[in-house]
Amino acid sequence: MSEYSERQIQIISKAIELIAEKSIQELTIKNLANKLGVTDGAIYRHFESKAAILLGILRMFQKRAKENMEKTCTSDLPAIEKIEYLFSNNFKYFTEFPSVASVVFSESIFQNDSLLSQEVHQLLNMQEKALSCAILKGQENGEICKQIPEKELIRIIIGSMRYIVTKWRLSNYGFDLIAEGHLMLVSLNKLLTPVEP
Amino acid sequence: MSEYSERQIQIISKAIELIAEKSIQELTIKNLANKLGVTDGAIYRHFESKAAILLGILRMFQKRAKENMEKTCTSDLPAIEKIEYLFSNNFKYFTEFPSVASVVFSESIFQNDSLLSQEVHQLLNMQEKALSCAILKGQENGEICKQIPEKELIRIIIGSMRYIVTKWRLSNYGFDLIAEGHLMLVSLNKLLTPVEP
Amino acid sequence: MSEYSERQIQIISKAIELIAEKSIQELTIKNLANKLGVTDGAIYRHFESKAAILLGILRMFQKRAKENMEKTCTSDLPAIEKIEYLFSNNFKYFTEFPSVASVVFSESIFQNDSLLSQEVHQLLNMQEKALSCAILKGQENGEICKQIPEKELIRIIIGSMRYIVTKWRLSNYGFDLIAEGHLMLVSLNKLLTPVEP
Amino acid sequence: MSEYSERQIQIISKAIELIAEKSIQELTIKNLANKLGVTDGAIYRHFESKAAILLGILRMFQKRAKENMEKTCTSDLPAIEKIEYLFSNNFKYFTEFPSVASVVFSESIFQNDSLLSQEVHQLLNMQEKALSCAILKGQENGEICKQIPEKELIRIIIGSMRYIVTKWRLSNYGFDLIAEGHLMLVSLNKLLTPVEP
DNA sequence: AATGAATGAGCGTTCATTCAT
DNA sequence: CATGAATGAACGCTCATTCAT
Repeated sequence: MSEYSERQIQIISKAIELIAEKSIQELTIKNLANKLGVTDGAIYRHFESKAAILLGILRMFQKRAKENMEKTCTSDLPAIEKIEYLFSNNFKYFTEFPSVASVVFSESIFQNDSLLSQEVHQLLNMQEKALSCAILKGQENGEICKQIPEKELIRIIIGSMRYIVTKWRLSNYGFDLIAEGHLMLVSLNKLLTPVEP
Repeated sequence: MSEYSERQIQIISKAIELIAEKSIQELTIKNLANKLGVTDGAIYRHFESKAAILLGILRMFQKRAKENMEKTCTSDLPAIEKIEYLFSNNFKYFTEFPSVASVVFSESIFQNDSLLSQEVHQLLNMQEKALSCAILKGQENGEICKQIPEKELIRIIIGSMRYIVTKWRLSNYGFDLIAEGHLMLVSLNKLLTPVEP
Repeated sequence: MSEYSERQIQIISKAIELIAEKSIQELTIKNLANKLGVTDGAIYRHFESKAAILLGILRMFQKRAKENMEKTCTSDLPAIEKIEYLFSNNFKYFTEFPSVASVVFSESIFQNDSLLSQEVHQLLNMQEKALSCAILKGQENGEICKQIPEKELIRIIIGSMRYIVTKWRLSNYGFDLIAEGHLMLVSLNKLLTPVEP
Repeated sequence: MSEYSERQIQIISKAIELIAEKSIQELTIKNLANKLGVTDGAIYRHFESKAAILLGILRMFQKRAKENMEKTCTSDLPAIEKIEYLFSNNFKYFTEFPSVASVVFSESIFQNDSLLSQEVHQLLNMQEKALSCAILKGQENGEICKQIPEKELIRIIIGSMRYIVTKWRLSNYGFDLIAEGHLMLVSLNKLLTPVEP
């Protein structure tokens, strides 16, 4: 749908860099223009507002996440592996672009902008839906225990995954997100696997 | 320790109200002063900076959370109930003062203020420690399964709890946090209880 | 004339201390009240404005300077010694209360307050008059050369003295004002003494 | 080196005007913006802070003073004339832009800003150095008496010159600075010339 | 005599945005 | 397509001063 021009993608990339280097509060039009080597006004040739740039970051992540979800969901992998893929992909992305995590986790900052907060919302919903599809199938074929309602399982899994990212961000990216995420999934796996009688 | 005067508590309360009604971005000194029916400067008789007010909100929650944790940890309740108490109390508090959740979950906004972010950090650590004490005892006397390392269990539980609060906030407080939180804990309980052979 | 109560003198003293420790910009009513161990409002029992306090500092110095001038001028000392006394006394005072020098040399800060700037003006005039009396007598009885008009001599002497104080202040009171001042006077003395044919 | 754009020079000029008309305390960003016919923020396109504007005033004077000093010092003029040039130039500049004198003599106001106070400091040092070079040569070839150490001579001359400027400022520019300055130098000249035996 | 609360005017500064060139 | 100048609204904060208690 909403395609971005080359220049727009450059701007989004620099915005991501800027947030990564400093913080999301440092993402001002002026700082961004400096980083791009142009003046403030120039940016408005390509984006109609600052919010549109943030939206761009969100949408780029969203696009990738969507592709990943679709590929994973339509695959024939066992449920557990699907779940693993669903998150490991995000962890990889966040490790490469930590600031994207800042943006994706910035619900509180976007509260004022309905478009942005809606987008974050949607992202979460997509994730829940993808997870749901994996869990339901897993429960059907006995890979995942049935005693816990699917809705709760989703919350447990996403909650755990998000919390790892939060801790990682608060630790200033001080540990290996991919590795710790994997460990977490292994543990979750143990909990979710039905007990052999 | 750091006691607050009556007026300071009034200001903190109004700040909480203001955040609840609008958003944390609306918490400006001017808005707060208006809400209090005074002029900007008057606030600075009682707090030396805006950050100090935010800190006040945090500390009020912290104080209550600490008391709750201590009471719960030193009790003789079964581990599962301890965990339940640990969180149900927060859910009650958030339900009463939803904006406190906004502040407590505002890590990203505080990134710039070391004192504030440190305080949020500390809050999380306290919570982890309290949970840890409950889990370890629970694992000792067989209430909680030992196959998952305690560290992972903590992440799963806190992550799940935080995610419920996040969803609740994003839904504009559209569901009963206490009830849903309870359900979540019941599910977690099932997962954590060791399987009878 | 304008007598100061004991409490007023206390306040003036603390104001002097405050300026000495920090700078004249740090002399705010709040800071001063803190130093006195009272609240802001209390100060207004004793002074009707902040300017009145500054005026107090000026007047205290003025009073002492006046006494010194009168004593010196009416004495029978040789002109050169009179000049020496005129300034060495100030140097001693400044060494004891460096911040008084800050205030006495704050013409630029007082520009807005006519009463204060007038007071500084008057101080300078008094000094010129005292010096004038010494010089004229000195020229009469051949102690001081007559080839330079008295007015110029005054400017040279006061200018030199003031410049030493300025350098002393800019050096953060890094040298012995009394000693350097004395040396300066010795040199001036050499210049002013008429040449023996 | 640090060049100023045309607009920056306009702003500096208006700042100088503003100080001249009112006082240095009236130099606020708002007042300056009004005088320029723009809004506050516009100024920050051209200067990053108010201090930078003050620095601009200082540097403009400094630049001119430096050129004057260099030209004078490297010339073959007799020492006395060198000294005359050194100061008459400043007197001319101050007469044209009286407020520059306000700024150059504002050590006390700049006490808080290390960059500014350092700049004023440096200005004084430059002046002393230039004077020193003239005096030393003058003493060598017998133009200036040797009985007074160079350091004291510097203090006497600069002190006298500064005092004239101070009196001129306090008199609200009520006399001809250039003429009085010249007279002063003539008198100093008489004092400094060695006596023919 | 002092407190504690508040006022009101002001200050330097930031920032998303607009627009003529 | 970009620049450079400007806007306007906001923001956190300071400070001399007032006044009821």
